[in-house]
Amino acid sequence: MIDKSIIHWFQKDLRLTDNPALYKATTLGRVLPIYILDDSPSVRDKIGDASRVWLHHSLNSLNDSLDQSLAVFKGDPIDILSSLIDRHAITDVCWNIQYEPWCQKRDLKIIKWLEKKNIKIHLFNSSLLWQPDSIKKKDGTPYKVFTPFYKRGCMNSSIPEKPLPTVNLTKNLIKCETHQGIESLNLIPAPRWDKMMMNNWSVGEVRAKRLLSTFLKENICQYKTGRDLPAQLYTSRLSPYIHFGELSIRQIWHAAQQLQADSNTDCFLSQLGWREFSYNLLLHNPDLPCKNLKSKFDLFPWSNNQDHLKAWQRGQTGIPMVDAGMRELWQTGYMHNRLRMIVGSFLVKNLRIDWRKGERWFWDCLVDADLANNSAGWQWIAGCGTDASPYFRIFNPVTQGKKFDPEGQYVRRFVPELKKIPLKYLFSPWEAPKSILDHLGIRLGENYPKPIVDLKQSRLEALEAFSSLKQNVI
DNA sequence: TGAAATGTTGGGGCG
DNA sequence: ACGCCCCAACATTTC
Repeated sequence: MIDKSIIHWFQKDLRLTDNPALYKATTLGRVLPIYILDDSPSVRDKIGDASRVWLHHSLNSLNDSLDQSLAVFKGDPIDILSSLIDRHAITDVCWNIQYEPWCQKRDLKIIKWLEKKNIKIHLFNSSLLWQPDSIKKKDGTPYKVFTPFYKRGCMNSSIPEKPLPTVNLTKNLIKCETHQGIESLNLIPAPRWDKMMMNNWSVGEVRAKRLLSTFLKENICQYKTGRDLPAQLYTSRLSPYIHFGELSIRQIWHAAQQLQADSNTDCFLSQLGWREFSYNLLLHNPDLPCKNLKSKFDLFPWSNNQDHLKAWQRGQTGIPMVDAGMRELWQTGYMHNRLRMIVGSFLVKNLRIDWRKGERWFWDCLVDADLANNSAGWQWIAGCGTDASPYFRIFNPVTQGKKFDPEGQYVRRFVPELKKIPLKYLFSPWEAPKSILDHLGIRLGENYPKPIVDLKQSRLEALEAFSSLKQNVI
């Protein structure tokens, strides 16, 4: 029955290697590969601006490896599937499951509808190492703390499945003449701020594989301590590839497993565990992106200072370490993990701005914006998540800079205004003697901002606000 | 996957 | 030789 016509619906699995749904499709017949951009305004299906740029390039790259046969559409999936099924006499539809709550809801509807039309459906988990509902405590409830989740839950569970081979589709592709083309998705912004950003990246499955192998060969050996140094390249920077599925999480897991097991490898693997944990949290708490997991934070007296929010977003807070992180985000669509914690702590604690405003900004600016990771990360840093950093764990961006950017390379790269200032004052230029600043032509408040808040004062105010919260609840 | 305040200890300078 | 002070270095507690 090689003449059957099968749809593979690409979602966040933009790859040909280890793609279970696509693999299944090729075993069933000829394959019509499609992608649907659903821009309708329900919950959170509208992806952020930076991610849209990435998606554009990723789809192009996928289309190239599909011999220009990727059929691309915009609109309601049911309408689109419906007309494709009729036009091409489709018998089966395959896709890999996404675990975002709005996707799950959407899929239920689509599955019901396909079943009614007598279309066979083939669904696979390929975005998580473990089936998310399989990791439970002994009493059957989901884990709320990372360490036992990972150590007991994941590590005692079955070994993640081995990656599947790359599919060979060249002779089995169905060309669809009616699709709209990638350009029609309008993923590229005007004006073209995306070009600068994308200079930092090379998108696509082939390049992703190369990056993975370089990372495993050269950088993972210093991962455990190196990953905290934002000036160095010891992190994998694979997050956007993972998000869009240009690499499968199993490929990464098994490739890393093949290395000699040591504390660096273990530390890297446990980061993949954090991702699993975030998805589990999201699955069991569909409100994770918008609701405090600890509800006593619902009464927290957040600040509405728009000037502060704007200064944070633009990297103009006058705190060099914070500004460096925010500018890295703005310029590259990415931020080193250490900085995500530092700027998050600063927004939520020193500025006392609602973590959801930070989450929104990251969502728009990150090329790796991922609903589960982003929401879980913000709840963690804000202290309102289940397994959260306590609210009183307030990062001091000066101390953090001295510790993790000891030579100042990272701050100097993104805050060139302070390029020449001695290391001693790089992280706190307001403490520099006037003579030094004068000599270097640095005029605080003119060509680099004065700090928008006093670190010590705002820290105390944050602690104060937090303790008032405790009293309110009791 | 903090930081600051507070407590403790031990060595050296010095009367 | 001794007690005293100072303070760095480290440990513990608190937010």
